[in-house]
Amino acid sequence: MAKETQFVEQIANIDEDFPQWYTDVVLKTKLVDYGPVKGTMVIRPYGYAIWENIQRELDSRFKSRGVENAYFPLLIPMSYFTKEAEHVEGFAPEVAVVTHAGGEELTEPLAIRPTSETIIGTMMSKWIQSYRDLPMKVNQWCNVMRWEKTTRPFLRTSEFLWQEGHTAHVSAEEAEAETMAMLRTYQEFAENCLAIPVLTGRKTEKERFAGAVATYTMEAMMRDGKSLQAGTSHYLGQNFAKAFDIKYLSSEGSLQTAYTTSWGVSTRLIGAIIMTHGDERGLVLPPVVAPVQCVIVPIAARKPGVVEACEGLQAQLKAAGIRVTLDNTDNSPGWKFNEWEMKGVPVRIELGPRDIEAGKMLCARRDILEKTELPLDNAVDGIKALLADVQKGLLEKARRRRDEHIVYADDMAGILAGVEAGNFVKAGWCGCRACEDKIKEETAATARVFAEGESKETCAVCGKKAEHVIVFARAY
RNA sequence: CGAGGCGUAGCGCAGCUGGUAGCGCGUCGCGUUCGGGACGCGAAGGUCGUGGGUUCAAAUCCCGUCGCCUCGACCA
Repeated sequence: MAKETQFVEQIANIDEDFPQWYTDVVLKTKLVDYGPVKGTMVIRPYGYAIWENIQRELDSRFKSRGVENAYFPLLIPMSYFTKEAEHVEGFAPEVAVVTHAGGEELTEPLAIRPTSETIIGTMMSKWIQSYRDLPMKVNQWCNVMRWEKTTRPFLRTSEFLWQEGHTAHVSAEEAEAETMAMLRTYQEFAENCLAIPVLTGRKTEKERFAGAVATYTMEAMMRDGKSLQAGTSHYLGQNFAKAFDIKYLSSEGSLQTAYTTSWGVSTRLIGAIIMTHGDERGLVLPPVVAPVQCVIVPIAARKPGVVEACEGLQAQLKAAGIRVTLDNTDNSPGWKFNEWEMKGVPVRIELGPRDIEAGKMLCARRDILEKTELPLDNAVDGIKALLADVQKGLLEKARRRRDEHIVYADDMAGILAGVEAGNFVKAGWCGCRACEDKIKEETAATARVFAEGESKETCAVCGKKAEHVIVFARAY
């Protein structure tokens, strides 16, 4: 018991010190290490495996929407950025620039991409000649660099991995539809694969992507009530198409300017998983993206037949496509239980002489920490059902918690009290920047997303007629 | 960049009324164990962030400097 307590103390208390808990989980479960350059992280195999699963799930969704993968250069001439005025202004403070190469100062500095609208826009202008070339939909998986002042593993790092999709269309309607379709794809993915419920909708002007006409977001609530922007989809209108000369001949033979979109999610999603599902024992991973879905822990491994039974079970589960690990190490079972729980493995099977004799296996769920006995002779179906149950349970639990933490407010005091209690606060807003700024100043909460389809009489700040209802929250 | 805090073994920490470095966990070896971090014995591992000063003597006192963390500011 003393040991048990000690283990818990290794990871900070989740309720008392959430930031420290998060850092502990990320480092001690071997997801990442800090990199040598401030704000960078080394993603370890266990952490990267989550990313690979995210990639697999997203790629299949992109492909079904006609999006193809491609790759564009890391270095972008600085002059490309200056072509779209708002874009360069928005990104300039956080762009890292290469000034020297080959032992000489470069005639033109090169930006390390913070995002690739400029280079992809340049290429699209060459690739697109005719309306027959549209729509064009490309995506790239890559790293980007943004020199942020403060950083936190996964949530905000100087360098991070992401996917950025870029599309070009013949009309505003089609581009807007694409923007919304990708937002819905992200939402479906977040809920079904990551078990993270999200609020989706438009961002305010203040929070809009530099150079976009409109930015749409999905916002997820972390366990401490703060919001995390988990993905964005931008409608770029003709802003980039004009700046980069993306033109095509229409079916009527006239030269037209295309409409473009861009959308992306990043390794920040891994941070979202940790902060949404994690508990005092460490990680809790949704089965769809868990590197290890099921771990088999042999009990009394020296007794005859135990190792063989475990290996047989492993082979059976593996053949059924379940990501299964057999923990053959000579640690004690209790040690293994804690270790794999900390690492968030959704289902653990304990298999010992008693179970083998009875033709059963003891299965422990990570999400609700309950053990159930299942028959060994139908292990695949039993485990698959259990995994599906965990996946479903995680989403429901997260959704319940989030819904319980959405409140309404009519004035500044209400917003302040709401966000301090760890809530998303819905409040009326007149639409002016001054009121939005004032809320941030006095409550540290920002406008996360428009609450579509809801209405309020008055603005919570100035008392004038409310044009919109906004979800306010403190954010990562 | 502002305000606080912290740098001592891989990790977490103690030592700070100056006297030449210790604990827990982890690691390695041997043995006994194995249904919730099991136990015994043995071993390896540290120029105390760094530079200077005071002193016979500095992890400890003084000054500088670097790095990290939290909260602000900043953040498609």
